[in-house]
Amino acid sequence: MATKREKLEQREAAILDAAREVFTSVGYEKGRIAEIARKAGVAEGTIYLYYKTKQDLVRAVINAYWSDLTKRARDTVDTSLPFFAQLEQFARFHMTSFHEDIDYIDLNLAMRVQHLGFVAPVDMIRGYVRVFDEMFARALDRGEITSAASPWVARDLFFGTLEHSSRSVFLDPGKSAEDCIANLMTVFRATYGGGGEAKHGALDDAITRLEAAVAQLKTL
Amino acid sequence: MATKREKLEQREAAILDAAREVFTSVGYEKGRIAEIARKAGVAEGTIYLYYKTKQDLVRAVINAYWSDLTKRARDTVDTSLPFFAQLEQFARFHMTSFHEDIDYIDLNLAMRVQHLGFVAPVDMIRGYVRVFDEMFARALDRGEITSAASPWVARDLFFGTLEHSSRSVFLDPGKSAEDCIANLMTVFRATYGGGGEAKHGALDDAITRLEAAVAQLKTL
DNA sequence: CATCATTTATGAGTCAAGCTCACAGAACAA
DNA sequence: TTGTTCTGTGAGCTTGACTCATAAATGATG
Repeated sequence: MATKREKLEQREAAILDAAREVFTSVGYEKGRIAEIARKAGVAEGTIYLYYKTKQDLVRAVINAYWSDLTKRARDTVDTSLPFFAQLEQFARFHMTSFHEDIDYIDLNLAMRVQHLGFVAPVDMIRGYVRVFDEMFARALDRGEITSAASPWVARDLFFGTLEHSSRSVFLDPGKSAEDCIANLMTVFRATYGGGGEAKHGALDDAITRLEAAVAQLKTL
Repeated sequence: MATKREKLEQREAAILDAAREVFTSVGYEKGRIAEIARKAGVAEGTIYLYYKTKQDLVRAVINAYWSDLTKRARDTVDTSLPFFAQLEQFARFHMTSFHEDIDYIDLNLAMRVQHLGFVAPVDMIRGYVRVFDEMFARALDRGEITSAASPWVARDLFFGTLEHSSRSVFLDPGKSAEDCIANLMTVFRATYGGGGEAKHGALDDAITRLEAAVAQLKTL
């Protein structure tokens, strides 16, 4: 009974592995079901017992990727550190991953088109993005940062910049990932606190001092 | 002689138009050459006289789109305005376009995958991105802004954020494009000069003034 | 205008790849 | 052991990109 279930799961995993190999190496369009079946050691028809269509299969591959990426991200970020340190860890993790897994990313990009009848694995991506959202929320809670705008704006700033930058770095090895990260950190500190905080703090202090002085003067 | 050339060009344009219609409405994969031929009023074989493959055809569609977008962007941005005003114009233009032309954008995204044997229309995109680069360079020249980092980092910040944000806004109508633009402007001012500086300057001035006043009062 | 050459158009036919289905075998229940 | 249900197979169906033999149109030449 257990053996049977295991056997089925093994088969499913074998197909998924084969699909991952094929799709990431030659892309979705050129990835052949026949090739996947051969690599998985099953008949073509068998694949359709586990995945309804080719798109279903590629969706499963992408889902698995995001799920794994999220886990690795959570392992990487040390939540006991100050916000900006966490942010830097995450940014570096994200850029490195995009660089190493460019095949997955491109695959995912190519699939992100709803018009092809493809429903993007939004849930998985959401799970990954949540790593950032939670960091940001904690920092707001602790008063480490201040933000006038909604958190989702910061999120788009973070991921949008990194995605574009990692592509730039990938296409032109003369460009440095560390520059991107450094710049992004500057941007975040300037916009949401950090460096700015210190200055604000100084200003606040000055104002408190002045108000006290004025109050005292008024009593005279 | 001229009539013949015109005729050929008209035919090519008809095919391109039909292809645009089909691809943007149902996507690349589901777009049928037969349908395009029907809409263009030519035989299927005729299409292959003008475009070698289906990918060639979709590439032409995307090229035409970026070319047009670039022209419109240049018409929109008023280069006589101060940098941050130009930037806001461009940001608004970009977000609006992405919103209206989401079909093209998705098509383009889907095609951006080199592994499918597709060579992205990089030249066209470069032409569009250059609109930003030139704005930025002029602003640096005039001393309107200061930047420690390379211009391409700022470019990725700009386009990356807008691309992600416009997608967020598209998926959730509760989110506002104006919020994104406002936030992006804040980020740019804070990072590259302008508004943020002025504000800090004004606060510093006010405090200096107040402290002087308090000091004077205290002597009374 | 007639004739030939070259360029352009056609759509029936080819081929490749995703997908189906009738049948076979394995696992399980009675 | 026997019937039932679940799982696997691959030959074949279908669809759609692409080709090619043929035809039509256009242009050049006498």
